[in-house]
Amino acid sequence: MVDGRKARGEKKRRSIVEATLRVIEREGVVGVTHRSVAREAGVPTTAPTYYFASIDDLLIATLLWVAEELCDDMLQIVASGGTAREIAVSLARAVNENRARTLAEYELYLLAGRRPELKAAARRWLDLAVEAVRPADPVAFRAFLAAVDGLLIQGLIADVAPNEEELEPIVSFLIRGRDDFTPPAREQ
Amino acid sequence: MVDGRKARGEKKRRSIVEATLRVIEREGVVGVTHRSVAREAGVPTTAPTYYFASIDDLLIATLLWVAEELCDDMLQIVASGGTAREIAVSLARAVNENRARTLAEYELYLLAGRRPELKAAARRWLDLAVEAVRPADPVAFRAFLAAVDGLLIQGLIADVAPNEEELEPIVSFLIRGRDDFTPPAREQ
DNA sequence: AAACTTATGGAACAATTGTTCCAGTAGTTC
DNA sequence: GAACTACTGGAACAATTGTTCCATAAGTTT
Repeated sequence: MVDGRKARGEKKRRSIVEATLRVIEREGVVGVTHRSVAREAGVPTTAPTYYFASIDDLLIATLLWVAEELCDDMLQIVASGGTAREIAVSLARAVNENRARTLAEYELYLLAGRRPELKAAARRWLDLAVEAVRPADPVAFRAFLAAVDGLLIQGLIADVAPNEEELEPIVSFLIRGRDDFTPPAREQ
Repeated sequence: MVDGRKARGEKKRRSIVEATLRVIEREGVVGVTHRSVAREAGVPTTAPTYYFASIDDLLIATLLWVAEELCDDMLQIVASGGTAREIAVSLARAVNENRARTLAEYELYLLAGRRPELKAAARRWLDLAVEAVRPADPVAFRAFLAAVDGLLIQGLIADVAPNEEELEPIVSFLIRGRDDFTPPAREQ
């Protein structure tokens, strides 16, 4: 029989990770402490220590979880067609409504720059994108993916974040030649 | 007459900023404390407090200084011709020999995402690039600048950072049509 | 040299940190 | 119900933090 305690434990573990992400969204990675996370999650101060060996482990778990969610979002965009308009809308949303989340993602992203064991997780959406799209022109696609990162980062430090109208022509330019990035199965 | 004390003060102020950057390169923004910076700069623990109102002020000063240096580098690349090869070489250097520095720059970059007063400084190299190049096709140029950021960030989390041979075709693709980005004065 | 401004650097502060400890609770299995 | 396991949560630890204070030193102006 399944152990109800373990099930609740797993639930709490995830709620701690979610709380960590909220803390990062609000205050940045620097704001993550055992106590701030515990307060945010509504659990005792010692709970994060109980479920994670260290603060580092907690951040790692958070990055892995964020990376997973990001991959889901990415695949959904691809599945929805991946036209310039749709991509521009997603980018605009990332730097406006979801600005805090995007900022948090990039802070965790950079964390991977200092932890080799995290690189694979941080890079996974890129690999997944290549796999899902199977681009005819790999160079053009790499340029596109790089530009996506750059547009997001630059959108985060803009005085006023760009909207989809401003982003669409740039996206169009990047995927010019075709009007979407759907797999070549439809194009060949 | 010039006050020798103030001159030395300015020198020490700058040496503290430089030490801060070294600390960020080595340990990240999280590693910046009054004491770690003082130790790195070889000054008493209270020196950073004496020259900067707070840790935040110290980070701000560091970002402003880094941004200035980055602009210099950028203008030098433009002045040197700005061919795909030269750009690729610069990017490769940024994610290999200068990896730590580039990582530090992006951490400070993201800091600007949370401090509106820093945005202008973080964005200055972009504005300067546009001004220096005066691109005929602004959309293409914005896409290029975004891709530069993306290539650097992705280079930082790659298992093995890309070299100029891998980067050049991507850069070429981005500036296709022309073989450099020199001002239209030469093109018109 | 007297009066001033600026820089130095150690001592000390309360506050917060990560982490450990441990007695207690509540589920689960036998 | 006894033995076991998973979780709770408060108390406490030393260590480190940002910052203040202050007596002293050094340099500049008068």
